[in-house]
Amino acid sequence: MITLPKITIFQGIILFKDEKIYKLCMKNRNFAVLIQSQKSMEYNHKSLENKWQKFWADHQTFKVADTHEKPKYYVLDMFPYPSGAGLHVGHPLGYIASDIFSRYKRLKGFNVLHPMGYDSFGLPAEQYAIQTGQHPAVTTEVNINRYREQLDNIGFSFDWSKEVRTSDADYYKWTQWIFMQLFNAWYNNDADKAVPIEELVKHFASHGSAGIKAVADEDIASFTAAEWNAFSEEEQQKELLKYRLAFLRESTVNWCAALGTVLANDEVIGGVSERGGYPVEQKKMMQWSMRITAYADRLLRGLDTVDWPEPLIEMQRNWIGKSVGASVKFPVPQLDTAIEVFTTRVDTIYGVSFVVLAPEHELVAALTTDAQKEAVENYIAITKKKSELDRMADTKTVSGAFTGSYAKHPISGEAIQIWIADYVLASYGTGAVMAVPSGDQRDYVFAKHFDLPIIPISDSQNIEEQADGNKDGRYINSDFINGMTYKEAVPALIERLEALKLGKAKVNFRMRDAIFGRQRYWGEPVPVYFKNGLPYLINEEELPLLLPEVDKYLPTETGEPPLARAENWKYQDAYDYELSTMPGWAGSSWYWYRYMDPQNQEAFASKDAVDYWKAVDLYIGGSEHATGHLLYARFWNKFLKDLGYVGEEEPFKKLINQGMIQGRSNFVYRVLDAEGKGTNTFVSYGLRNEYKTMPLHVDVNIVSNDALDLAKFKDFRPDYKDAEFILENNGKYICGTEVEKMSKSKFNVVNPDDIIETYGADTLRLYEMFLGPLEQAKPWNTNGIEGVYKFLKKVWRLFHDAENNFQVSEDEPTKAEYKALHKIIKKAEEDIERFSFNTSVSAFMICVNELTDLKCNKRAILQEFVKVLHPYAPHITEELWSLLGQQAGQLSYAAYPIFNADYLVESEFAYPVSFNGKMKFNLPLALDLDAKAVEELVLANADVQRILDGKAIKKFIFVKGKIINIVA
RNA sequence: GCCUAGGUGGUGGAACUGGUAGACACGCAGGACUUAAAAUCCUGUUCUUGUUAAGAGAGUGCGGGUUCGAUUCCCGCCCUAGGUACCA
Repeated sequence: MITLPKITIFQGIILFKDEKIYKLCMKNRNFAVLIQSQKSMEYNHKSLENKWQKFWADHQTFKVADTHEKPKYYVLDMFPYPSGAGLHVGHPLGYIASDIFSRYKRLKGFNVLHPMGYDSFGLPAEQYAIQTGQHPAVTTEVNINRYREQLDNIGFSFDWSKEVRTSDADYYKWTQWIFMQLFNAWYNNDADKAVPIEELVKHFASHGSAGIKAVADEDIASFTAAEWNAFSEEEQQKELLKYRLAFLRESTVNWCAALGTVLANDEVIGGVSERGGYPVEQKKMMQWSMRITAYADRLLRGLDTVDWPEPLIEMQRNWIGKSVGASVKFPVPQLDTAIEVFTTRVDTIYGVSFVVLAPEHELVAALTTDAQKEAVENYIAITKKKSELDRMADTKTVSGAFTGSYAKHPISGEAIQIWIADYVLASYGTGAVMAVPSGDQRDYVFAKHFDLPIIPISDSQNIEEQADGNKDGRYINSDFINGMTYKEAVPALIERLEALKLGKAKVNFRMRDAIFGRQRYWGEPVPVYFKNGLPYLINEEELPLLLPEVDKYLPTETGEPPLARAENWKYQDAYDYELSTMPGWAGSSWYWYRYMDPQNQEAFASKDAVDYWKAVDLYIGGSEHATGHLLYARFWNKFLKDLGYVGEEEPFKKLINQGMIQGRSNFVYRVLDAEGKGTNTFVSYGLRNEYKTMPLHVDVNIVSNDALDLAKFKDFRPDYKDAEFILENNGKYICGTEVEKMSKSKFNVVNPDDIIETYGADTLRLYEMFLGPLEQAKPWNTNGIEGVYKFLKKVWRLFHDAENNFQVSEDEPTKAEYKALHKIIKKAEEDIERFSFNTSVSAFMICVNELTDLKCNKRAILQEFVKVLHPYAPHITEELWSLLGQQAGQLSYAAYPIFNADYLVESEFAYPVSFNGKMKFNLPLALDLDAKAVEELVLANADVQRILDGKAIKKFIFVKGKIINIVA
């Protein structure tokens, strides 16, 4: 601890008594900062921001009113998962944007709902619990408190009385309740919506299975009413399970026997588990699933009605992957069955030279001949070790095995070889494809590799080098469709296949039903128990089904999920509960409704609240959720609408994707000695090629503008204590950089707290917006933050004299001053409406530079300017607003200034420029002339005549009626 | 592999619908004020060439194309990021 030597501060200037003290100050930067804050009488962000954050909290400034007088506006953020690393600078990017928009909408007179909460169930807390034995609820609580503190420091206008946490029993009670509704519903294709299962039961009892058009499992039975009524309870339940929207189905998972658990693809790296490096294999398991495919078409159609970024819509479209084609059966007489395939190119059916099954296909074992048994089994064993992602990514290696069996071509009856190969995925379509090497490149490569026939089927095909799938020619080698075009052939073939009962037109979706069960602890328990091996819902009054206590958060020795460890955990002390929990997306698939009415004990939200707030008007979040959360949420919303609980078909009207903020890692270069061992000398980036070096991550927090703080570096790690440096010519140590994901291990996590400490929340808010377009992914750097901080100081000085006394003039503003003001009103409003916050911040800077140049301190200007800036920098503007004598804390609800175009009219005529024999003219901005008038003006201009020099004008080119080009 | 997006000075980025590329800001260089530092202010700053200057040439990942005119539109390629179904 250094004692502060006596210094004198005079008009903000520190007077040092002697050189010794000055040198001491310069040596120790913290000390210098201390002095700086002492003398900084001008813009003191710290006290000012504390003051207003406290004021807003004390006065509940942002508690949303129950008034229905104002129009409503619902601004939603994707709520965070409270991770142990705390909030990093990437999180607030979207929150700042939504806060700016919320504050803007309040100024515009809207009743704004802007809530925040936590998606607090998740894997990391469970991993941490496994390592430390701490209950995930405890660590989650700690993390949430830290998040809250960090969020509060940024000055958001959240209504915290609306907070939700998905891991609260009060909340997940309703997640479980929605699961029950899904279990109790089926999808009626006639009504094109979900309806209660009782209606199906009634229908079965009176009419049997006839006349039911449902989205259901493939293997549903046909029965009469009498048969249904004769079914045992068990048989009935088994049949109903095939219809329910939440149902049990066998699906493939990454099974790690050593860990006794299922792993996410993410947790599997190169065929082994990320933790421990144990082998992982594909295994089938009975799992809860959600029949999201029932909604495939509606999810697709809904995309036409929402105001979302086009790329995101495209991603969802492709994910759903609707394709129109045909299903075709290739009979396998020896097994008295058929291989069903889906194809979008039924017209190529005469080009089929073999059939390929996924290695997991159920018929593989039966089809494999004794001669081929070893080859097939080996192949299957290899495939089991590959994840689906690996299989899709690797298209270079051609692999497969012949089963030894043949199928019959459905029309020609020819014998066709049956192969297995891992390029066919069990989860897509029927898990089998008809291979047409002449028309499909993957089939072509496969046929070449295994020397299978390649049959040309069109007179326009060129298959010398590769497959040719064009649809332009007429068919050859194709029996009765020879000579036909594509358009003629498809219906003719479908008709023939239908007649043979070996095929039909079919729509297929790429999207699969969503697996809903997780073999984890830290999630919502599924409110189901088992009786005679069949699932039943618990009583609704018994909700919530609480997550039981367990001794360890690991699977049992027998590979059962952690919930199996709970003691005496039985329904009515008799029946086993479901042991898997719900996936992360369950809680986030409906949370925006809970915000409307978070305390409600009778319903997930009151009808009144749902009717008033309706859909989310603006939703801001990352595009990484494009095909996960955003699809599941739409699915649950549609389901809730079908049952009449909510009114909107689409939950999120407008959506903005904020880009991910990546880490910008810094490196130092350790010089290596002759043996390649690390020395204690570090060479600067620019000189590193003169030495043998090893790059090492260095904490970005001790680097500024890529220059390393040498003193802090020595303290960074004990072994750097005696580090020596080879510096650049300017005496600095410059670090290398790389863009990587933000992570603790790369020392590139930047925490907003430090920035707020040094520069304040308003600077952070402005800077995050200034960094670049909201939607663009970008690496974090603080290189430009000084400029934003300077801007705020300039704003402060507009209102203060040299002695830092508040002072504004009551005089009437000049024309130039009004012009500066109205320019920013117009620009800021335009930018905010199109979410171009970065250009807006630049415009604010230009405006303040103009006002400073004009030495403008007129109240009439500044009071309006404060309102326009307020959404971006709420603290400083609240302070200035109250200094202006306005009611404290009411700036958020003041009326947004109205732009007046009169102030922007320019009088001077623009100048002509000559270049490359062409001319360009800038005409007055707000002149609003039509093309003809502009033409006359231009021709009357002496400069134009001079440049034309007697030449005739060939063409006028008008752009926005403002700028033209003349071709002479 | 497939789907989606991006690539512009030393750096972040601007250019909104095809119309003066580099606004605004950082950094850097020089200057003013100061015994000095900080703060503040002023000037310059795409690159190459040119003694300064005037000027000339090149230039928005690479190669082509459309157009009077292309960072913007089209075709092909390279690189980077996100997603790819149990991370959230």
